Amino acid sequence: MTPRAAATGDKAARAAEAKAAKSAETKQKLIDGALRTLVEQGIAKTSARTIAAAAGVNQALVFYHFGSVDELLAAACRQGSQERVALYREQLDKVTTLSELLAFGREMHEQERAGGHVAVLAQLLAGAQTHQPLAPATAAGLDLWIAEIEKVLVRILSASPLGEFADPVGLARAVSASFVGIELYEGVDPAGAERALAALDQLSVLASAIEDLGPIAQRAVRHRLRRSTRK
Amino acid sequence: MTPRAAATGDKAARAAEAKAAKSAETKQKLIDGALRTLVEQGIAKTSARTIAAAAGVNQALVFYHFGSVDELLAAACRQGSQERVALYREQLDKVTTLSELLAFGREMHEQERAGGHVAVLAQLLAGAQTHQPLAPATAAGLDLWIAEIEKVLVRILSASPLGEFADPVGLARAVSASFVGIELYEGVDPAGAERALAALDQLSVLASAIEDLGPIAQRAVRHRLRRSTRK
DNA sequence: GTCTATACATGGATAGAC
DNA sequence: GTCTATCCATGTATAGAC
Repeated sequence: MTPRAAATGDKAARAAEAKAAKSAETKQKLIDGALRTLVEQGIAKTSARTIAAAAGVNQALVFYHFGSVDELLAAACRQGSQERVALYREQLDKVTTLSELLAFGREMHEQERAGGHVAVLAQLLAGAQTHQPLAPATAAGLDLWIAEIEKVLVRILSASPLGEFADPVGLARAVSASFVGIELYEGVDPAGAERALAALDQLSVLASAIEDLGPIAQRAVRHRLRRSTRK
Repeated sequence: MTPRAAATGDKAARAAEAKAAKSAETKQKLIDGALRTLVEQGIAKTSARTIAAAAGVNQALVFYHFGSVDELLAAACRQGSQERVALYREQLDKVTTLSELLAFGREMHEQERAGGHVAVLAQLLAGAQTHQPLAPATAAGLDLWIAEIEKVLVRILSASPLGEFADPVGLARAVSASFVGIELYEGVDPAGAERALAALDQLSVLASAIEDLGPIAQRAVRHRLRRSTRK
């Protein structure tokens, strides 16, 4: 009960409040339904009808509350991404080395995959390619992930000999997009995707080896890099 | 005209032959139409009707020639991937260094992107996630790309100090899937994708620097790598 | 705020004429 | 082989009852 309704004791105010609560509840059901439908049926079969069925509400409510299916999907994408990213933010803030990041990234990927959350972004990305209205919301959802990864990369790379040659802004985008791609690949060839992830794991060993190189070897690498980028 | 028809001079045989040619032509129109529809309208709007419209033939012919929309899409995926990969095979066979591969990969990506060919795989991958019948054909299409990239990686890595720590089979899969992911990202944020690709370009400089390291520094890196992988 | 009913478009698939 | 016609399911969107 809001202070206003309590203070006035106004019956009409309390009723309005109850309605607002009900409305928020239905909206939430629809958002959850939209997320579940995207994961379970894919963008191709995601419609007002299938979402409403998953949400357990009437199909007409999609249009009443969100105006269109697209806007419901946009809202779902926003909320879904925000929730997921918030879950990992704290842990990500503690990551300090490249190999830690890669290990954590793999764990995170596994969890998201299991929960079907990467799939939401993948399906929306596929849909947005040819359906402009979905693009801004999808980009925004992906950007939440990118921003987190970027923060970590900036922190890590500035302390590494690779720092002056790598662009954390671009790499964060490359990594995020790649994870979506690998998720999609996983859907058609799980064994192949497993092998791909294992190969990346192995590469991380290489990266951390460079990080831990002795000062002389590091200088050699750094020198070599400067020479190649200058020309 | 087949030898048989020519030899017999049989009118019925010639007629049958003409029909077969017409059939093949229509099938081809449908396959081309399917590819164009996937690119221009996405998996969500790809249907027997939209494909037939793009192909300029009647909608019922999808079912007559392919049995179902899924099977038409599978055929289109197969043929499309084969054609595209064949286009690059010769050039890929000439690639001998990691930086050459990365430069070529970027060029190839640009071309495929412009022609909308990566988009076909991306849309089918998205569709296959929740629609099993599409999965085998999609995986097969992607595998054609993977196989080419794998061949090149094997060749390159065996001649590099990284060779004994990197898995070309897994990396080929990771790279292929990542390209699809970046393609999808490009659809919702072209500037971000451009930045991502630029960052990867920069990383390639790093890789080639390691390849060109002097013998002493290389030994240090190699030694360091052995130590990290052993534990 | 929510539901039922309803309109109208699009999609999958088949039968039968040509 | 191809086309027209057709059936029926699904999808978007709105109007009006409760």
